[in-house]
Amino acid sequence: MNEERSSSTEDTLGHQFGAFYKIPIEKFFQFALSVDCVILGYHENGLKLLVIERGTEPHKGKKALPGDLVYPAEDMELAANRVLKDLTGLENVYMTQSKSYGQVDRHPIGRVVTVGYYSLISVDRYQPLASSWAANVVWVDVNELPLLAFDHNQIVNQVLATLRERVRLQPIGFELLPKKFTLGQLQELYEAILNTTFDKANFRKKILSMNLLKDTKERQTDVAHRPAKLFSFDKKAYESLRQQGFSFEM
Amino acid sequence: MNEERSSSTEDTLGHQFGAFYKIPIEKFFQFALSVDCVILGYHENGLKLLVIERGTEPHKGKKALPGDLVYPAEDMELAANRVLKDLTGLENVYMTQSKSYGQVDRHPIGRVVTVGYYSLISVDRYQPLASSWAANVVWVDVNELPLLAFDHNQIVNQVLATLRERVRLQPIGFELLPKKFTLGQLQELYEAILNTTFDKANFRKKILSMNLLKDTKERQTDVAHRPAKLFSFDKKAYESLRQQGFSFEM
DNA sequence: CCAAAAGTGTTGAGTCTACACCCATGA
DNA sequence: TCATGGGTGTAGACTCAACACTTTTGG
Repeated sequence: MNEERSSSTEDTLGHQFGAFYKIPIEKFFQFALSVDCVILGYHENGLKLLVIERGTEPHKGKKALPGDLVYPAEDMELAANRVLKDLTGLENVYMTQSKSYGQVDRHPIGRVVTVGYYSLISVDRYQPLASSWAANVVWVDVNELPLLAFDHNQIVNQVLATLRERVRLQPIGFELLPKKFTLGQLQELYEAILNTTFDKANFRKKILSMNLLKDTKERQTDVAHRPAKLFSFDKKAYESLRQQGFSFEM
Repeated sequence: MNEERSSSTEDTLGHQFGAFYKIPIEKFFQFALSVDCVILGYHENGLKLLVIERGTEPHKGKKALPGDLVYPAEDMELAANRVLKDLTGLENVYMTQSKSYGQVDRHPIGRVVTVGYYSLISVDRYQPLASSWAANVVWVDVNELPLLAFDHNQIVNQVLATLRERVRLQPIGFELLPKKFTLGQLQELYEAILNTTFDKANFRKKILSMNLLKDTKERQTDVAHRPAKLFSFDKKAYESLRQQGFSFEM
């Protein structure tokens, strides 16, 4: 698509402030773009991050976020979904853009700017550990992150900070749980993300008073205590409440 | 910096999932990167956006965000500050990164990915209207935005959405006001950003109970009503409160 | 019966909302 | 003396935190 652009050394994109006069426009088209995916899941009472092990240099052997270069004519969201699909088989996952990282020296091979994307996935929708890439793909606990390749620790920490803010104002936590879950699981999840504890009775009263949960009329089985009711998130109820100005707050 | 990189057609950056084998690495280094600055100020009882008028194609004559291409060896934050300085003379302004925009066809000359940056500035620190670029630079009310060049409307709307969230959880509104301000001005500001109204007595009680404002012992002069006390934001108090777990909420 | 987690009720402190009212200044 | 916005007090509704208590299951 940019093969046809003028190669005149006078061509300057028309900037207003004179910074680029005399610099040929080609000099600016030397960047590569990549996407890195922060895939979070909730697993064994903790928030987990999906990482791969790099098979080649640079950072061979280190753990890293699943990521790849973007094709010159490929949209970033598509690239993020392509990477996610190649890795996990997951399709149509809603990925949210996080920050971009463009430190000049962040990649040894050249100027590679990367855009972070993140998604919360539920273990009942997909478990990457069982995939054909199993040997290369592992969940790590976000509280025990290893040193990741490139600036990936920074990317993850940014996503976690965003998540902790967003989860208090939007009902996104449910994406991490199975379709049917108990109030105890929901509370554990919020406690894991926000790294705090809630009073059981108060947490229940608050969440139930929002009318966002549908009672599935089912219960846990085979547990060595009183079986809990199973609820599901009522997306329709949330949408109609939200349009009436309701705001989710935890 | 990336002049020295290998030009072997086998070089693939070492990706895990086979997407790029056989594609020469040079093909990926065809992107340009730009920054676009969303500069917001508070002026005549409304939130205003700083825009320039483009002097050249594409989008000649349209209003646009101040922005420019990033040099191949320039960090993005530096580029954003360079643009801001070129335009307004302002230095050392803290700019926050917003989202990135990379639609394949967003720029006619080639694949240009842009990163949004935003900043809130106070009219007593700088008034771009009085600068040497005056003819090209105007404030527009964010509630009456014209059609901007490229995808700049989208960039602005994203920043405004972020601002409306952030302003409720962090005391960033003060950056838009003069150093000394009245509680009435502060309330008007919050009402403008959040597009709502607050009860005067309750707003005052809430904000004063946070102990974030320092009474300057000064008052308004030459007003046709009881002169209001002038307050300033107490950054030190905020920092020490924040470390004790205090959370700002409006 | 016990352990464990589900699930409920109460109480008092604290916060929020609405609204009425007084104050100081310039015109 | 009036208009204008600054500034305050209070009552009732509402929300929240703490904690004690009952219920239902498997072992």
